[in-house]
Amino acid sequence: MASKPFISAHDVAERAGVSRSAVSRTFTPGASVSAETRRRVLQAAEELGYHVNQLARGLMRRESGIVCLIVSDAATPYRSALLRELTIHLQNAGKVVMLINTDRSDDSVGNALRQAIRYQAEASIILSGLPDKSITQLCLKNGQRMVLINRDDDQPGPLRINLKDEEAGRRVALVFERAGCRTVAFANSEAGTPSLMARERGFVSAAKALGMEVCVERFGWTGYEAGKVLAHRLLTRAIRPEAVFCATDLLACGFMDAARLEFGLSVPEQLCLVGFDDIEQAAWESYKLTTFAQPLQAIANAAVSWLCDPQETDNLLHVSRLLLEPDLIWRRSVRGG
Amino acid sequence: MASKPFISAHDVAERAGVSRSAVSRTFTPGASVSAETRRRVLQAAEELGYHVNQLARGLMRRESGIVCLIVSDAATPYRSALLRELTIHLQNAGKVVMLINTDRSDDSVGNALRQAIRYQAEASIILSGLPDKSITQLCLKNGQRMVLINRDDDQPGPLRINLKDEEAGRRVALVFERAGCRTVAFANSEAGTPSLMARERGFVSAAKALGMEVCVERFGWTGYEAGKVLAHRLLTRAIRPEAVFCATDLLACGFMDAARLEFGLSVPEQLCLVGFDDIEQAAWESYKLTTFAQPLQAIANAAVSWLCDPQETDNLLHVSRLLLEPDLIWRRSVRGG
DNA sequence: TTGTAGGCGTTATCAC
DNA sequence: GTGATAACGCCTACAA
Repeated sequence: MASKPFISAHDVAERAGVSRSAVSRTFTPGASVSAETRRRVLQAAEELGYHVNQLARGLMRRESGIVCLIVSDAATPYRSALLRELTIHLQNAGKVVMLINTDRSDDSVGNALRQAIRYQAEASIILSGLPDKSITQLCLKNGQRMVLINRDDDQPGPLRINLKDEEAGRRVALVFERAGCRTVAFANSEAGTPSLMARERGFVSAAKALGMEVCVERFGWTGYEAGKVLAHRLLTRAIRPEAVFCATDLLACGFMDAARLEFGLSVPEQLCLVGFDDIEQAAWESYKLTTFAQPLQAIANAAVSWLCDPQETDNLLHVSRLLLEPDLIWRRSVRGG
Repeated sequence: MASKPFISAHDVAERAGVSRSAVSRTFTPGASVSAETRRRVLQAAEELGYHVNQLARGLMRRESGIVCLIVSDAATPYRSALLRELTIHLQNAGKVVMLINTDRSDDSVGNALRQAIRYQAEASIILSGLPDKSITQLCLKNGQRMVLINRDDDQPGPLRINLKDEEAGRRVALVFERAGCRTVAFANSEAGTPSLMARERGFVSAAKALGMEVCVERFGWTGYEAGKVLAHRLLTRAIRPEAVFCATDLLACGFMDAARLEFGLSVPEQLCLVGFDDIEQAAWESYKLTTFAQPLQAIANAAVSWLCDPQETDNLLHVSRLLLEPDLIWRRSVRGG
C-alpha cells in the first residue's frame, strides 16, 4: 500500500468499468460524456478518493494554472493587504497562487522569476524589486505574462499598474495651503523607488509653486521606526515645518508618535500630517490619519483580468500601462478638510 | 515561433550534441556526468534559455516540491508575520509555497486541501480553520504531510504546533496581582478557537484562585474594532476592572485606544493591559503594550524541518505534538514589571 | 560515462 | 459517446 499511494485515472476507469479516456472526459468541463458513464465514473472516483493530477494535466494542456506573486516585506500592512486582494481575485479566477518571497535585491527577483519558469507559471505579478531586462524577456519568451505593480519599467510586454503619485503629491500641497501652512516638508525613505520619488517630486514642486517653504528629509526604509527618526530630524530644524507629507502611512505613524509623545506637539493643531496607503492602522483612533487609499481592489481586478483573458497577441508586444488614482481619505490629521 | 515557445531538454541535447539523458543528468544533483559533457550542456542550456520543467520532473519523481499554506485573514499583522516566517523557511529548504486563502468556514479549508492534492503538494500547513476528518485522512493517504498551527485536533498523522496558552493566562493573573489589581477581566472574541479559549480558561481560573474579582466579555472577531466594543462593555460596568487581559494584541490596541481616548483612562496608572501575539504595533510608542510574543521562528522552524526530513514512517502514525512557550514582553501597559 | 527504452498521469486525436 | 493511441517533458533503469 505504501508503494502506490496515488490513485490515477486508470484505477478509476478500472473500477467504473470504462476506459481512461472516459474518466478524463468526465473531469474535463465541456467534454461529451453520457450521463450514465459520468455517474459511474464519479462514483468510482469518490470511492477511491481520486483527484485529477494537475501536474500531469498542466503538462499536457500547457497551462499550469499557476500564477506567481513575487514580493518582499510581505508582512507589511500595505503589502499584505495587496497580497490578500490579489490572492482572492486570482482564486476566484480559478488560478492558484505561488508565493515567492524576495529580499530587496533585484537578482533575488530574477531567481524568483526563474522559479516561476520552472513551474510553468502562466504569469508573474511583481510587487517589489525590478527584474533584469534579460529575465523579463526570458519570461515573456516562455509564454509568461507579467504584471508590475508600482514598479517603473518601460520594457514592452508586461502590464504596468501605477498610481498617480505625482498628482497626489500636488494635491497634498494644496491641502496644506488651505490649512494655512506656509512651511512644509516631505518625509521620505531612502529606498528611492519610483512611486516614492514621484510623490516627493509632485509635492515639492507644487509647494514651491505655491510659494511655500519646503524641505525634504530621507531616511531608512519605509517603516515606523524610520518615521520617528524623520520626525527628529525635521522637528528640530530652526524653522519647524507646520505640515509634513509622509511618503507612507508607516512613516506617518512613526512621525506622529514622535511628534506627539516626544515633542509634545498636537496634531493637527500644531502639525498637519498626511500619509499614503491607507493601511488599517491609519484609521485607528490613535492616528486618524488623513491619507491616500491605494485602490487595492482596482489593482487586483485589473491585474487578474488582464492576465486571464486571452487578449490579442500583438497587444502583448505593446507597452500596456494602467494609471490609477488614489482616493484622499479625510480623517483628523489635517486642519480644515 | 509562437508554435513552440517552450525549450525542452530535447532541444538542449540536440544543440549540445548529446543525448537527452545527458541533459537530464546534468540538472540532477549527484548524477554522473563528465565535466566536458556537463559544460556543453550547460552552455547550450544557457544559450537556449532552458529551464527544467518542474511539473514533468515532479510527475516522474513523485515529489512536486510544493507546500501549501492554508490561511484566512492573511492580511492581519500576526498572520502575515507568521506567513512570512514560514515562507522564508520553506524557501530556504528548497520548497515552493502555494498560498491558499480561505474564508473562515471549515469546508473552504477542505476545498483548499483538495487543491493541494490536485497539485501533488508534499505538505500542507494549516493556519486557520480545521479540516474535516475525512479530508485529513485523504491527504495523508495521498502521501501528504500536514501541520496544524494553533489548531486543536487529535487525529493522528498531522504535526500539531501549539502554544502554552493556558499557562500564559495563568501568568497574566499573577502579573496583575503583583501590580496590585483586585478586579480583573478577560476580553475575548466570539471566535471561540481553542487557543483563545485556553487563554481565557487559564486566566480566569488563576485569577479566581488568587481571590480576584474576574469577569469575561466576548465580542466579534479578533480585531481592533472588536477591542473598542469590548472596552465599552467592560469599562461601563458598575465595578470597573483595574486590569484586563486581551486575547489578542489587535483587541488590546482597540481596547487601549477606547480606554484612553473615550474614557480618559491612563494606562497603566488607572488600567493595566496585556495582549497576546506581539504584533509590530504592540511596540509602537502609542501602545507600548506588554504582551506575549509568538515564537514565530520556532514555529516555522519546527514545521519546516518536520515536514522536510524523511522521518520514519511509523512515526507518522502517531500523534505528534509540539508545545511552545510564548515569551512575555514587558513594555509599559502594566504597572510594576 | 553514455545512449536507448519505457513509463509517470494526463489530454487530444481519431477512428469506431 | 466511446475506446485505442500518441503525445507532453521528464527521469531512471538497463545495457553498452
